[in-house]
Amino acid sequence: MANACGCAHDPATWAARVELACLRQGFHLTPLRRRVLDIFGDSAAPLGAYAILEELSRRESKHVAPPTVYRTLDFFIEHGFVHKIESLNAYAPCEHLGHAHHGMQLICAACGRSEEIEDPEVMRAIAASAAATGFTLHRVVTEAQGLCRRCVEAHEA
Amino acid sequence: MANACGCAHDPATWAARVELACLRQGFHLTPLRRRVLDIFGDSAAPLGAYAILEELSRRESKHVAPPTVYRTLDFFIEHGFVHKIESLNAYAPCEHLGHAHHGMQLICAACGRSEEIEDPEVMRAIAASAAATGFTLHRVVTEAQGLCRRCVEAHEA
DNA sequence: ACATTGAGTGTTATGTTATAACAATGCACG
DNA sequence: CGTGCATTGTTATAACATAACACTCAATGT
Repeated sequence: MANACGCAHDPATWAARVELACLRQGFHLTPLRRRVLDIFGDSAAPLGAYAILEELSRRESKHVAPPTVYRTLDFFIEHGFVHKIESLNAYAPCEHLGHAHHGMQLICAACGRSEEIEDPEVMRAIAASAAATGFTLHRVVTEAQGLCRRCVEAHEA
Repeated sequence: MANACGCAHDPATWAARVELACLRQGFHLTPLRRRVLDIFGDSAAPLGAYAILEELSRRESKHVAPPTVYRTLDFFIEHGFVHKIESLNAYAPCEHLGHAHHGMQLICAACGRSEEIEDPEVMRAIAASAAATGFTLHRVVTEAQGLCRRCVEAHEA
């Protein structure tokens, strides 16, 4: 499977690719982090921190506290493996591993899934706008709510 | 004062302009809502719901509970007078009253202020990207963190 | 005038998301 | 073989948001 920017996006192999990236870059993928990785890998939609917490507790049959989850999320976010979706207070696997990029999240109101697309045009337009007012960009968040193709088609059918 | 899109943006008159818009459109600008309006008018930066709550409690010398604030915010947001800034969990006056627009928030990490700019190019690029993947847009959130011109210049000086 | 209605607000309680602060573990390296 | 540092555990609490229900009051129709 390939998307518009030519990079493979396959949820089934996402976790493995993150693992590989950690190996190559010397990041410490501990057992805890690997379990969280698997939880993301198993989920179709973005996950809230407390959903991860519950799933983690369930899989380990022992209580896990919030800071454990948030620290793990910090790790993944810091290295670009996971994005926070601000408008959902949820977290989603980065679908463009390896690009150090600006992705836009398309969040389907029907199925709850989010899709990350990268579009240099969008980034360019945003950068131009910011530059025009003298604003120096550090981080850009672009999120859209709507309906994904599948849900639109299902609805029409 | 005018910005790129030619519409006046003047914090000092913002509250008055909202009041006028309410009058003309038949929205009920109650005393509570007017007080919240004034609080926004007096603030340079986006406000958290609980900051509004405290300020409201202070000005009225009586306790105000969260639902009161959130309901008031709902009113303003619904009518496009205030925007929620998702990445801050905060609320800011709409700087483009009257446009039924897509605004992008530029949030300064130094001074905390946010500036709302409208750029058809950004919206066009986002719409094109979404359309290319078959995604139907309902709502778009674009927020950027960085440094505003003033803070950059102050830092350089 | 009076009942009805509905918007707005008050009040209490609780749900949800996130972090601070410090203790314990365990591995890596000199 | 102990010292340091990253990681994880634990407890407590902060910060953000909503559910559910009660009360007030102005507008409306008869």
